[in-house]
Amino acid sequence: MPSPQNDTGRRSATMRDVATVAGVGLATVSRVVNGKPGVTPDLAERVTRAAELLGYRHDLTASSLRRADRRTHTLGLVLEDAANPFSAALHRAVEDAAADRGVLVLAASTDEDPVRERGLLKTFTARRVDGLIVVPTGQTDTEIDAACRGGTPVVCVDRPTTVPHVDTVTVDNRAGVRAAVKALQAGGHLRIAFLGDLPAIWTAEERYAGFVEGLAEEGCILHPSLVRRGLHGAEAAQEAARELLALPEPPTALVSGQNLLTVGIRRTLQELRLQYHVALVGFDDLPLADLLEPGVSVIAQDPVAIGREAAALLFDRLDGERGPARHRVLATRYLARGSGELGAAVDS
Amino acid sequence: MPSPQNDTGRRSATMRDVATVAGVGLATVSRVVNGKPGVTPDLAERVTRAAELLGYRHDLTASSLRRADRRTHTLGLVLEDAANPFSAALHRAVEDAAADRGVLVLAASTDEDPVRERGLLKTFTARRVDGLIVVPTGQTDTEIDAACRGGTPVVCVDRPTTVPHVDTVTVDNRAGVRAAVKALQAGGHLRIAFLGDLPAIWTAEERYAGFVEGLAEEGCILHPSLVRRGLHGAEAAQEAARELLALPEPPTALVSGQNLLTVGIRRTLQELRLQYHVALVGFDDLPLADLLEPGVSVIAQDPVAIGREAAALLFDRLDGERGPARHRVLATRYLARGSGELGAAVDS
DNA sequence: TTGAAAGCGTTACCAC
DNA sequence: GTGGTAACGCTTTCAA
Repeated sequence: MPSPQNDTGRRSATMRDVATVAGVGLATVSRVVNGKPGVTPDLAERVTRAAELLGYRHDLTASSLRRADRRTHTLGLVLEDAANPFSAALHRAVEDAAADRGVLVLAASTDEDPVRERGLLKTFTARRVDGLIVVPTGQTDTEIDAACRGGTPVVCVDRPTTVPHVDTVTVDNRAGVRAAVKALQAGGHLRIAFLGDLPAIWTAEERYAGFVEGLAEEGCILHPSLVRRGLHGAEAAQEAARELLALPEPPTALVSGQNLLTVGIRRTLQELRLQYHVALVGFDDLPLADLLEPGVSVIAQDPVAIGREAAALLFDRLDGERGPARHRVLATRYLARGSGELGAAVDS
Repeated sequence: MPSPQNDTGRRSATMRDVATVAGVGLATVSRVVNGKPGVTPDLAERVTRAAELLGYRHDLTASSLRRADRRTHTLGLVLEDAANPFSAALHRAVEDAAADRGVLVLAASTDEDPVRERGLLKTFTARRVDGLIVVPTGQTDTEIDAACRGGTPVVCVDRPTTVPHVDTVTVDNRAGVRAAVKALQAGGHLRIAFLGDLPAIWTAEERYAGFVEGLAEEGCILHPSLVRRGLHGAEAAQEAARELLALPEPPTALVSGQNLLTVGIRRTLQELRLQYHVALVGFDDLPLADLLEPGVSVIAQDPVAIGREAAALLFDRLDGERGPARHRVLATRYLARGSGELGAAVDS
């Protein structure tokens, strides 16, 4: 007696089975299943009925293997961390753009590990995704190049790549931080600290560069003791902020180079009840940032726009665009919510 | 002159090509590519070299078509909204569990639309995903059933399903809300309002049921005018909260049935400067909720544990488990952060 | 309009 | 060990 259901062992019906039962040719079944015109309603009906009877399920993997365009209607999305709100928003934007074209999204996280990224790029291309949208760690150029040469178009997002002919969508990180630093200086701040992510991450470097530029343009001093780079995750930032604020001459303003770092820094500020006394500006927006008191001022990016643009560039390539690489640079927007507008405390 | 690269038109090398160049049989190439033992080092070397020379890329779609187990090493994840932090955390947990087994995740969002969900389930099974993890809208039981019968194991998450033989991972929503309501009553609250999501969503119903039960167990009155259901999204909740607080006899405590609703409600409270005067408890945690002042007390779920458990159940099925459906019910945890601990204001 | 047959790139089987 | 060959489920071509 066979098991009642969920019987993985039982081979499900194929087109040939349907053809046999319906008493028609295999090609006719294919035509009906794909909704192609030019099949007599009578036959179509018989095919549909037979398919239903047998519980036929179309096999898209076999289909795309044989199809002329070889499209899998699948797209690979390589993120830093799918759980990060920035990544999640980006993912959703890409998914929506893809859904409009009947394309599904394979998403995966690298956690900034080049080894993991290389593996992902390799399996994605082996699965014959139609295209790739990648937030590159920066150490995988040869793999990205290989994908391109193999015929899988790639769009890099959030960070550029040295691989030629690859479209990119980035944000003007420098300009964003520069403007924020100037605003802080206008508020009277002389001792501004910077807390940044791992220097291996391109955006972390750019944001730091923006910080340095911003200070320089106003002829201000860069205090090396007020710079903490190489911080990854909220806890690291929390600790670093504690150290900075315990200095004999602590900073009066803090600039954070990443959303998780901002969270950690703010946590320290509230621990020390300094959230109204030390200014804070973070890069990248956070949900609920506007409801904190004072609100967290941020240099906001638009992950939805980034994702939408990346998908547009990719689909454009899939539609045959052969031109040189296009590099979209999106602007940031400063959201003044209070924490960045705190003046330099004069009281010791 | 052919275009320099990214030439999608140029057919990439196949195993047969590699075999020809290496001067070996097709089967040997397959063995080398799959790392099977029993190939002379010399031949293996020749194959590897030829593959490199031709820029050969293994085609996993063709591979899984021919393979005995027919596995695609792909798993479908149907979420409500990939951008929601709960979904994002769940997604990441599933991704990690899948990655341990060399499985990739196809993720998509339904936005609570049964039509969209049906479409997704259909394409996912057509793509022959090895299994499905679904947050069901609740109107797609026949489609889920079809997937199971077709041999694609399904695990429902966050919400149950009426389909037999489907494993589920849910949370004890009722108990969570019940306990929160009791705590509010212990704090002296007599007028407690409930704001809930669309009644079509199972969790929304359960949480409301928990609210009703909690009130009843203490012999308290359920004020119909203090119940607002069918709210979807932060804006709707924000508006509903405004209305509730404008009542002649406003509530002294608010219970929110969903994370986005909690955000909207809290926004209204801060608009009206009532965040210290009207208690608030939300279902599901929010990033930064602990940094608001007062902190937002929540009935927290553990999306990572839910995702991990769902993946475990699914892979168990893929490993051949044939037993009856298993229904895991995870507990919630109340996180007291302040907003739920505000006493009932005595001043009018 | 319909169907037979070839073939997509791979793995499995069986002789050598 | 190795290689020829059939077959996975489907689309496409071509002749009827």
